[in-house]
Amino acid sequence: MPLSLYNTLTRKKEEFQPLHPPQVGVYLCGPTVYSEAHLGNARGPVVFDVLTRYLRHLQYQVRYVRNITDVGHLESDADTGEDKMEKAARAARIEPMQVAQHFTNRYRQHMLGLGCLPPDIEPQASGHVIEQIQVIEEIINNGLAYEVNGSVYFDVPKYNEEGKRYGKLSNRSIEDQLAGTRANLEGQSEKRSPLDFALWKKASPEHIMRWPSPWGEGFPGWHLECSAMSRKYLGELSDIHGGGLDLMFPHHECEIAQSQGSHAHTDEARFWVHNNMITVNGTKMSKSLGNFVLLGDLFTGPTGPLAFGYSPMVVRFFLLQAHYRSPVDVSDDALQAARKGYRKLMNGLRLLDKLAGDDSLAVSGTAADQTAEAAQLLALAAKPAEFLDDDLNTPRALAALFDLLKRFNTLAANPAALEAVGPAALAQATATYRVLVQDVLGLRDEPRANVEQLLELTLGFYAEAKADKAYDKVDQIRGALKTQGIVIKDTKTGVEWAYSEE
RNA sequence: GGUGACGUGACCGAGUGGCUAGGUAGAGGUCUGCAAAACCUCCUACAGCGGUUCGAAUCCGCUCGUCACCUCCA
Repeated sequence: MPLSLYNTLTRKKEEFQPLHPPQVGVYLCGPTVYSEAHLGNARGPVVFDVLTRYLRHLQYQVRYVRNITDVGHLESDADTGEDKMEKAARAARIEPMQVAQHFTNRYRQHMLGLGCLPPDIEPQASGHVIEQIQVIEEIINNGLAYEVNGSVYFDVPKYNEEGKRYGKLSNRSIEDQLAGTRANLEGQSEKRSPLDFALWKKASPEHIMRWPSPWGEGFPGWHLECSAMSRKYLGELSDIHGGGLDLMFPHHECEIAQSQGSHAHTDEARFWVHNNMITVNGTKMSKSLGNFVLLGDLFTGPTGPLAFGYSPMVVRFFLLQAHYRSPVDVSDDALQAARKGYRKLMNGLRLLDKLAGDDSLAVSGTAADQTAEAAQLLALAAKPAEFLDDDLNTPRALAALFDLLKRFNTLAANPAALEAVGPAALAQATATYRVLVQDVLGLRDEPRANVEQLLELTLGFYAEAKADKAYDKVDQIRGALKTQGIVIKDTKTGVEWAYSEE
């Protein structure tokens, strides 16, 4: 069964076929780096990490682009609004780009911790102002944008008159939009229609983040960078474009309009994929509501609604236990349950070595592989991928992995059943489990043991053996530690250890 | 006001016309020096009220409740 994904553009699940197989271009709207990332900011990257990992698993050649938005963005849609990055920079008395770099570094650290592979390209908006200006010029040339007083706006009504449909992604009619618009919003006087959106904004004299353009000094509009960078790195039409549900309107709607209105004349991406929100007590986690849980705080805890800290892998597992299109509510109860589930899955990973590493299996040959037991095991092992094919249903995939794990545990405790399955089927099933858990879902083991404490424990046994003059045991411990690069030192004050300097 | 979701067992969370999702918690059991893990068994729910149907948690209608987007937001 081929992979299918829910396409917001068509409002249904569609079979995924790349435009230019085996290449697949994926774009994910990345963070605006003016503050610390919170849990809500992590869901998209985790979901799209699994998606790109799975696409690679399916032998596609993926180019995954996740941008960094570092050109500010105003606090409100008004000329008087403050630039987020400038505001943060002023507060810390540093350069705006220092703010951007700082939070970019933090973001990368956190995403790596959460097991998200670095994107193939991580373009910064500030490095693509030229490309953005080019898109604006194309849109102006096509008669779909107009300049007013050093700013350029996209002409939404005109766009629709030409048979396009602004609102097709979020399923809105511009009539409804106009009816629902609050009249006389400050700073909108330059716009011909309240629906129009800025492609370029003139910088006020005190505005620090500014670039030269054909329309004077200013900065690019809030939706433009993704259109420009997606096009630059993934072509005029990419395969998949993703982001949070809250980006669907207006951000992605505007992106589509920009791409259609430019010389690309496309919807920018064939599949528009949106992940749902993370909630706290049923309410969306967001910066403006203040109910957010910063990732750094989440890992150490306690913070906000959470009484404890949770490791990055537990958080990842927790996120994957819900389907990406459903909202997921964060709580101590839910995270603690996730922690146990995650550890169970990890214990399964360690069990695989035991199952597959059993030499007695190798001699039993492949004849037994045709047994019903083998077929049953392989059927269990085939399930998780089937669920991933169905719109990346990670909770069902995990459920199927737990079913498979249960079977492994039974086999491990039952040599006769293990024999009946045979080594070939076993090897295939264990490899499937390992690949799906580690490579596709990206769940890796997080060692919990404290190495120094284990070492102290060992030194205790060493001291005991020494006291008993059990020198064979003493030598054994010394030898074993030496292979780990650790040497034991008997000093007058007691037993100590040091790193071997050899 | 417009648009779109959602309401599942103690908790989280899948499913979406007939077939026990899964995880966590709880009860009993097997195993076990103790314990843990594992395995087996049990607890088996779909907001309410109507309707369609041989059959509905799943489709339709109404009611109640919750949320999201329409302003920066993942």
